[in-house]
Amino acid sequence: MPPGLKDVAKRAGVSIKTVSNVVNGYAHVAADTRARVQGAIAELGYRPNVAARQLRGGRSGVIALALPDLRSAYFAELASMIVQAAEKRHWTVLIDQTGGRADRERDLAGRLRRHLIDGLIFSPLAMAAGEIAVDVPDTPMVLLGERVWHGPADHVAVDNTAAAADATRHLCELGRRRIAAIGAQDGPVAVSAQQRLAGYRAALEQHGRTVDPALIAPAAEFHRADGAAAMGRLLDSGEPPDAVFCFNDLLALGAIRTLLDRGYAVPGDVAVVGFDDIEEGRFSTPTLTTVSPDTAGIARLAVELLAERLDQPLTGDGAAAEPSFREIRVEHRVVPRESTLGRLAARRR
Amino acid sequence: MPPGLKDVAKRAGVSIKTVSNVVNGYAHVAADTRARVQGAIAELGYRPNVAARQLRGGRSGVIALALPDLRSAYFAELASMIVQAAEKRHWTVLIDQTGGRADRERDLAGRLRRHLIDGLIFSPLAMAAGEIAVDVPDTPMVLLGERVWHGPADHVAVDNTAAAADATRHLCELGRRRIAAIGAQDGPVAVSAQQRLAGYRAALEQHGRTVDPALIAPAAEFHRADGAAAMGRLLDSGEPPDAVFCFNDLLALGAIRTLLDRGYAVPGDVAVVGFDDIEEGRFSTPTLTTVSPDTAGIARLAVELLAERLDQPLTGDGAAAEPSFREIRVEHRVVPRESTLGRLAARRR
DNA sequence: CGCGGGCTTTACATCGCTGTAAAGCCCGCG
DNA sequence: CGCGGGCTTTACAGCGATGTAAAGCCCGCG
Repeated sequence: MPPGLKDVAKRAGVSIKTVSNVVNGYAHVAADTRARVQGAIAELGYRPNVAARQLRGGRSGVIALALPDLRSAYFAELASMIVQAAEKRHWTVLIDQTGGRADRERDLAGRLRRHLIDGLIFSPLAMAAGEIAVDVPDTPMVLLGERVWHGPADHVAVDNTAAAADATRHLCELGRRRIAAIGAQDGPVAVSAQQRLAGYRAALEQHGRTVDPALIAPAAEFHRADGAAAMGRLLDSGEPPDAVFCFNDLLALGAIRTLLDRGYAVPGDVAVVGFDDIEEGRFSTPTLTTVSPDTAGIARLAVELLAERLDQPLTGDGAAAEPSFREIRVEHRVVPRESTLGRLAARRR
Repeated sequence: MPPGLKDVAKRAGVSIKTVSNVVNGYAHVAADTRARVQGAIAELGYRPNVAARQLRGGRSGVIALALPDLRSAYFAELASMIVQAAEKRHWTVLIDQTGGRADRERDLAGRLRRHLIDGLIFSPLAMAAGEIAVDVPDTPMVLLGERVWHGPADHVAVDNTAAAADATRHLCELGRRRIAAIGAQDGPVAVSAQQRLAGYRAALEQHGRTVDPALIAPAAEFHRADGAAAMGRLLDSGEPPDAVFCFNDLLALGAIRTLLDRGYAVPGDVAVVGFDDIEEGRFSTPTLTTVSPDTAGIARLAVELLAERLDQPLTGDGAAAEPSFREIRVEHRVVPRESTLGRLAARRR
């Protein structure tokens, strides 16, 4: 049984409250008392009990990060950065994979956040984020991704539409004529996919191209296998494209694999652009041109916003000052690499 | 404020203990009482407070998973599988990145596990695992990786030496003569690297080859960039190898990138084998021959072993029955792909 | 009708910690 | 010497849940 305040108090010959005061940095503690208590703490190796603190009504120092799948490199990188950002505030991050399943997203919500968690950073996929708020109206939440829902949460996201347009424009400017898109998704929840599609459309129209529905390939999920399959379908159905904008890097890498398997040159025959700038794309063959969102910025901002909400005691009252929830856009840029420029051009950089 | 037992009790017209009994499935509760309580629970949306349960001395239902870096695909995949395995037991997994830094590994140990965590699955990198046990002797722990330390913990690992030997043998059997290794590491903590190196050596000697120290390239970390740099050094220094065994897939992918950049054909000029079988290697160009450990098995076994320890009340007494800690080896196999067989051979499969 | 005994239900203390309120202490000033 | 007031320290309650022990209740049997 680990030592508690009581043990420390006995050892130092003071009351438990005094020990508590020392632990929490209360100002009016006599210097010698403080020293004695700290000595006892060190000797016994006392550590505050998180559960008790939490129960008492305070903070647990644990925030949750809910995201669809750690196996996607982008989410892994994002998680990694959020953990780092949280570390600076001495927060521990509880990572939970929702698998994109709505039931799991909801369950997670109810079970943990309610009591154990000070706040939540949530990267929803399947779930209309609104559902989550119903369960736990009091837990501060930051949503990553497009603002699909106007509830009480801050949002941090890249401008998907603009970014997708930039990527598509890059292909246009390279003189590509038949530019395909991989990653279209239906349904009210696939907001990111739809905005990337909208950006793709907008850029094409801006360049005076018509949007050919045959060049828009759906993808059930955003993994390599989906990209590979979608690319296969594009190649099988009529005239092949000479460029593809994939809605994330994994789709792009899968697509490239199919292209090379079938004897197409990348970017000679087909140029490929991805989205996310995962590390893999910097080492793949060819290296992958991609849209690089400021993921570090997303992580930092998400943690900062959460910290602000936690600092505000709580809104509480009723209808008085309705809290304003911010929507923050982070930067993005297109990073040209071999999959659109070819080897020499990319190396020259 | 979320409802507690008290609220449910009032609503159902019973005592809080009865509600508690219903929640915990205590047998001797009258059917109608049970129904009434369950009704109240449903109406109020009651959820047990994890912190209070934990405080009371019970379990929190949270286990920690400590690993070096989520950005490495292997760890991400491992984490993902452990989360899934834990889910079946209704456990929540708190993932913490140690970054391989010993101080962080130790800090994590003290701060959380002591109170909030029922058990720990630990994949140590920098830290001699023994240090961790000093802090928290009571928390059940399962270590992933080679048994570097004979303390109170179960171990689950692949047989690194045998697996590395198999990989090297695969290259020998393809007729390669100058087989290099990338990923050597010094120091008492780099146990995996050393065992993989030992397996490499053993296989070469078994095939009557001499081990050329010039063909053994160290790597500070196991990322793509390290593999790329190490490959560069191998190529720069004298006669290039005609095969490379890399101690993980990321090193291998980095090495391949360097080879292709410099105009070497893979596997034509140099065959490459990795270790881990991350998904990326199934889609890279060329696809990557690799050692595939039974990662799903590792995840499942780790959770099972932890569960067993948690079921045993506690060892407690003293010197009586010294608990036996198991060391479990999971399967592995070499998966030949294009980076050693070339395209046609791989496709034929 | 009384009583033992099983089935249900309940009161209470307790886990570790912290907010509140108040008690002790010490000082200087009138 | 007495008292106000600031600095330190303390007692106590209570966060939510559960183990313990005991109290009710109802039954059948003698």
